[in-house]
Amino acid sequence: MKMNERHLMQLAAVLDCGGVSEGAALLGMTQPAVSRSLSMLEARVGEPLFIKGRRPLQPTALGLQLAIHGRAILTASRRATDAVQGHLKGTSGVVRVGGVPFFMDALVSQMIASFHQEEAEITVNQSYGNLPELVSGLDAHLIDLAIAPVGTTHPGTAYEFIDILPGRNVVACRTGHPLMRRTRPRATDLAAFPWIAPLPGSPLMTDLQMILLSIGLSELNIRYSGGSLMSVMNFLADSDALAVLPFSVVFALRRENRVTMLPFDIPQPDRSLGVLRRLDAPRVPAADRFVNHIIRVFDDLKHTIKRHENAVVWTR
Amino acid sequence: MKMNERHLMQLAAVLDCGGVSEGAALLGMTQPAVSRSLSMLEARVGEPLFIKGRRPLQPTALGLQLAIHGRAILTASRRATDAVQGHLKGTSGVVRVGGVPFFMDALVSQMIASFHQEEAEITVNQSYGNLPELVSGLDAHLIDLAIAPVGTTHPGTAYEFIDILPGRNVVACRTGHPLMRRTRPRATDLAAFPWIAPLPGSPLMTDLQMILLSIGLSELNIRYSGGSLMSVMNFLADSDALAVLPFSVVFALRRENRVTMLPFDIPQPDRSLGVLRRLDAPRVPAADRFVNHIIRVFDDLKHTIKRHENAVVWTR
DNA sequence: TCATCTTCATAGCAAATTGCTATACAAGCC
DNA sequence: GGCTTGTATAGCAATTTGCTATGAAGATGA
Repeated sequence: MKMNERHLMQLAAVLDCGGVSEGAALLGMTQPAVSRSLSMLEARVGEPLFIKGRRPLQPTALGLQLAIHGRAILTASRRATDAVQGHLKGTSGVVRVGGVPFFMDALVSQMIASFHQEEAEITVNQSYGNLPELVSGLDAHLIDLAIAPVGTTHPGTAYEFIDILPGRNVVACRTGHPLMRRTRPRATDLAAFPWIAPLPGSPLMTDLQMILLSIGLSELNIRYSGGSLMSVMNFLADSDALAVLPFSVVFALRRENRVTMLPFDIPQPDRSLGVLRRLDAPRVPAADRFVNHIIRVFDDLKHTIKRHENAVVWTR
Repeated sequence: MKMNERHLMQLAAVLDCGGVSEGAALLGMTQPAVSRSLSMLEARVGEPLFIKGRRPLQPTALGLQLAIHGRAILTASRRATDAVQGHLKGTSGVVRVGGVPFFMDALVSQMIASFHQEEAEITVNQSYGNLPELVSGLDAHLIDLAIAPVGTTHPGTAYEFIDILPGRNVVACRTGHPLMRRTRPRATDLAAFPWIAPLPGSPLMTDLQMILLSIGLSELNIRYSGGSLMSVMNFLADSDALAVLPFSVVFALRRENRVTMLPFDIPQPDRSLGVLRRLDAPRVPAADRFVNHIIRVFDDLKHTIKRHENAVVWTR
């Protein structure tokens, strides 16, 4: 007893409007077309859907029941068109964004929040990973975009990379750390304190190796590893340990006044944080909007950083 | 951006089955038919719904979204066919039954409960009324059937009346009523006690008039009126008042052992309780099933009453 | 790396459906 | 009864649907 979904919708429209002509008008059709649809539906069902010979058109129990389902179809259809409209305009949909953990936690999560203020209809799905995982996530279309530091090993021409922040690491420590009393701490001073290792696979790990090399040490006194940014921050704030962190991450967390950075120059990675996308990925306007938002906010961040540094220089 | 609901359903089926061929099979169609539907949908939307050149067919974000709505349509459609199947078999649907208050409360409500044990899918909508209201309810198709006592004034040939229980009234009183001590109370005895008047419009009201006439009294000492059966029972049980009630109602309530009937003969109405339906009403199989159930249970009730009376005769 | 297999896309055709206009019909209303 | 309103039917053109046959392209395995 499979019946035509279009007919069910028309039935619902007719019952909602209280007449064949009105229902037809609602659907942008003519009365005879709808009338015939109803006849066909009745013929298929084999039972009357309307009580014959009654002017304010009156449905039978079955007609009423079927109209319920017709209404469901009607609303689903309307929602589908809404979804397409929203998708085309980018005002609704889902954005799946992957990123390296520390940046996601310190910066992007807040940006997602501010994005949601503007675009309440868009759902953002966040996931974590380092560059290789993110790239394969893009390849498998598991994520729409990745926010990651990308350096000399650009993943390839199949990808678009939008640079949003030059890589810049600092040695972070708690506010009031013993080394902060010195105007210029030396390499040997740094080696005297315990260190926090970055997450395995993180580019910060190679950065840390480079730092070791540059200050002529074979190994550091690693006392903590594997923590998320929040864990690292907690550890850092409650100990004299040191950690290599992106400058922007430390900057973003300056309000909390728990960690700061040592005035110690370390070799900088040839890397930039940016948005990575597959060029051949299907267009997701919601993702476009999200990327635009991210770029805009990062741009603001750059200016804030600049103003902040100028201010610091002046007050020195 | 109105799109074809059938296409949306096919999209949903394809994504659920993980392939065009499988989805087509699920819908009982061929692969090319579905394939073309998807192409047409894509063309209408203007955006890809699938990621090209990828063998385990992978939908885009938009494809996924639209499939959700397609699924909704699919389930609504399935439910519609279920509704028709259920309607035809009478195993689902709604039965709207109207009836005179006392019978509904004392007998039919229990029967509806037992009916629901057998036919869990059928919803029963109960309403109250006396014969004129019930008939106009049938005329306006507000109820599918009426359970009411019908006498000489049969409503007409447009209706079907199924007799289920001959009318038989008794004078009811509480158990332990003073009059129960007498083997044969007399009319003047009855007049000495307060009476409960039936609901206005109830056939019991005319019955009461007839009783008055037969015992040669001009009026009774009416002390309570307008109550539902439960109220009447409560009043009856807690007072020495008398009431005219259908025998079957008193019989049905014998378990509670709160009221009984006086061994006093009263004129019986030329009336029968039965099921009244419009002949031209649309067929509602669920209602048929309900009526069958009612008839069956009332038949059982008749036999029970007979056995009970025989037993009473024996033990006397 | 090539042959093979599976799965999707396209072409072409017959049949069904859809939508329209014009018109007949039926129920309510004076 | 006659009028008004709203529904059903007829007939026709255009579109859509579904099919079979076949081509194309990613996946698979030696």
